[in-house]
Amino acid sequence: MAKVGMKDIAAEAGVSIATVSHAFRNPDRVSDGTRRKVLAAARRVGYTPNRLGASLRTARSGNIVVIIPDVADSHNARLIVGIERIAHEKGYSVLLGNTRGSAAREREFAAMARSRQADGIILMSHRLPFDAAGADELPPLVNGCEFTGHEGIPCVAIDDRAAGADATRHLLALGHREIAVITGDMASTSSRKRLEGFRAAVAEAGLAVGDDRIVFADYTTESGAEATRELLLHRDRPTAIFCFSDEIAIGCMHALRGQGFAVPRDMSVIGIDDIEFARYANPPLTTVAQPTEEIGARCARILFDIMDGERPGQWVHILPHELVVRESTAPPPEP
Amino acid sequence: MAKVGMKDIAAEAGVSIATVSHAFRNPDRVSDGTRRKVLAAARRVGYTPNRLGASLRTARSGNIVVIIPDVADSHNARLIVGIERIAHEKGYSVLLGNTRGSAAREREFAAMARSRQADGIILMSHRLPFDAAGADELPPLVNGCEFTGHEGIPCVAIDDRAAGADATRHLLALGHREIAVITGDMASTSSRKRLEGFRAAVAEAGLAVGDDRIVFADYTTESGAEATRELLLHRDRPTAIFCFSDEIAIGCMHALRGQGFAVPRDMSVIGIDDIEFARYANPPLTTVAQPTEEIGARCARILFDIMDGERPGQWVHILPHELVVRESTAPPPEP
DNA sequence: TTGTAAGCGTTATCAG
DNA sequence: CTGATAACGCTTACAA
Repeated sequence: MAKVGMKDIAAEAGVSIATVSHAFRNPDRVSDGTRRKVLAAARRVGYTPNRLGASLRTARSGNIVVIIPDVADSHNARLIVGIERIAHEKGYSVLLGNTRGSAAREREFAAMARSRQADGIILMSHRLPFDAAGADELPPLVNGCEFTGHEGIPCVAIDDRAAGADATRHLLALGHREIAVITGDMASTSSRKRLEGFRAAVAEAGLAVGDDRIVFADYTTESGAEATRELLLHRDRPTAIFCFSDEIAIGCMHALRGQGFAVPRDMSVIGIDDIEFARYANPPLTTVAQPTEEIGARCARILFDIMDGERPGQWVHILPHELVVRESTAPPPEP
Repeated sequence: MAKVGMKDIAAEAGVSIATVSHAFRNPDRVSDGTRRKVLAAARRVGYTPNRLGASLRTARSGNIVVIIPDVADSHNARLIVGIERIAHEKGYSVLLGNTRGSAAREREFAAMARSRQADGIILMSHRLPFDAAGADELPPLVNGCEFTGHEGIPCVAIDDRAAGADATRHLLALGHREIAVITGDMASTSSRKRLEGFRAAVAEAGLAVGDDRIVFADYTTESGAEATRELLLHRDRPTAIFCFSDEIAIGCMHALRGQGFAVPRDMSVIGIDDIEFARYANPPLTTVAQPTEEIGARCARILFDIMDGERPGQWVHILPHELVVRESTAPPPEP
């Protein structure tokens, strides 16, 4: 029982190979009897369609590729779950493009569209992985979370600027005046927007931030811990730390404990994302929640719309974020 | 610049299409000059090979599919990272088969091998997703973490029984006599083996465990929290809880705090996996570390060996686990 | 309603 | 060293 193809079932059923194909794809273009005959024969010979053949012919692979820095990151993983759910509904499979932040890998995975291994791309990066940015010659593409800022490429994300401002205002309302921030890579659009929001909120409160209050991490827990230790070296310490992701925040709280600071008594910490572990942290982490899985799902839906030939009505899709106050933030300690 | 194929570059270079193909795949079977000419022409016309065509012809898709319950689970995500790394090295792409534990989805994804969308399968499940288990007619397949227990299917995992025993002995050595366990689904082979190890270690210490000391979860954090609350309902409480995953353990510690228990003063907690957040937990979680990423990588290597026609030398590959003592375990409280 | 036949883009065999 | 040419398995006008 090596390879069974449509020809085998055609022979078995005593019909032409075209009829077999029709019986599967256009069931109503074939007589009821023949269809049953074909289906039965197919079962008898143990047929499984070879999708490569179909794909070659129809020029549709049935795959989409998601280009993302790190599947092991909680937020990213959740985006993927959202994407996968919709893709599965639509009968598509998802190819994993784990880039570890490498631009080269981003291009490599993006090339899968050109080479017909994928019909569309969901891009979780701030840069476009194409040499020629001829926007009209791009494959179906949607940009998630990280604006590339290219007109003509749909993007779905939260309003990062507002999210940054909201988190900051929460701290401000609590009475904090010395707020530090641990950002992600500044190449990241969302990091920059969050920082804008932070600055705006601080300015709005009539305060000033020294740039030594802003320290960099790369969205990982470990880097968050390191950045925190760096922050604590300064002579005048902040009373609150705004971390640009929950992973950073969890690393931050860990480092704080290591240096003998109690959260939130000695120092408040707030994150962004609302990953699952945020609520299980000790203390439970105050954060700005993103509808992560929904962002992924939305990306996928838009992508499929584009692949179906629809012209998207809008380029940027903003999903709602929400401040979730838990127990890692409190008023600053008495001086 | 619609579709450029080898025929276009053949025309441009003034050679036959066969020569073009050779220039790419068997560079030494073509004169140095022609090869350069072809390569130049290819660049000029903007050629990208269509892998569907090649795949159809060679009957190799260049993809492997990984069938896994939930990408958002930290341990699973890390397995995938390991797999992806090796696959990428080998020039393969990975298709994501997120099953949410559904046997139907497992079969669905496994079918991608039959339909030629994937050349091999990495299966993170305890059951075989095939109707006919004709072991000789199976596609290249390796089983990770969860023994299906089928002879002839390579499996890589830690020694779950020993891991379970080691964790238990750690608790025992600390002086605990009342140990509860929160297992994963008992359909899972690894859960069963860990439980075996637990029972063996307890028996070895001359103790007995009532079955009301064993409670079930599904490897998620939330279920770990629930299971813990259930456990605390009993009149005689344990002094230590052995959780069969770190996610469970983190949920457990959360629930414990919620009920006013301090870890490890009032109750010790130990997990399995050593996910990243284990060390960032408060208190840092004592756990039995799995070489998770390496397990994934090993699965992939074995799979590629099989796909290369090698007959695996052994069916079960045990990777070393290691007890990592952090701060969530301590001697039981004085009575 | 069913069959014939022409590809889809690539690889591989076999002559020149 | 190079070039016809026949597959690979399927879809799809078009014809019968």
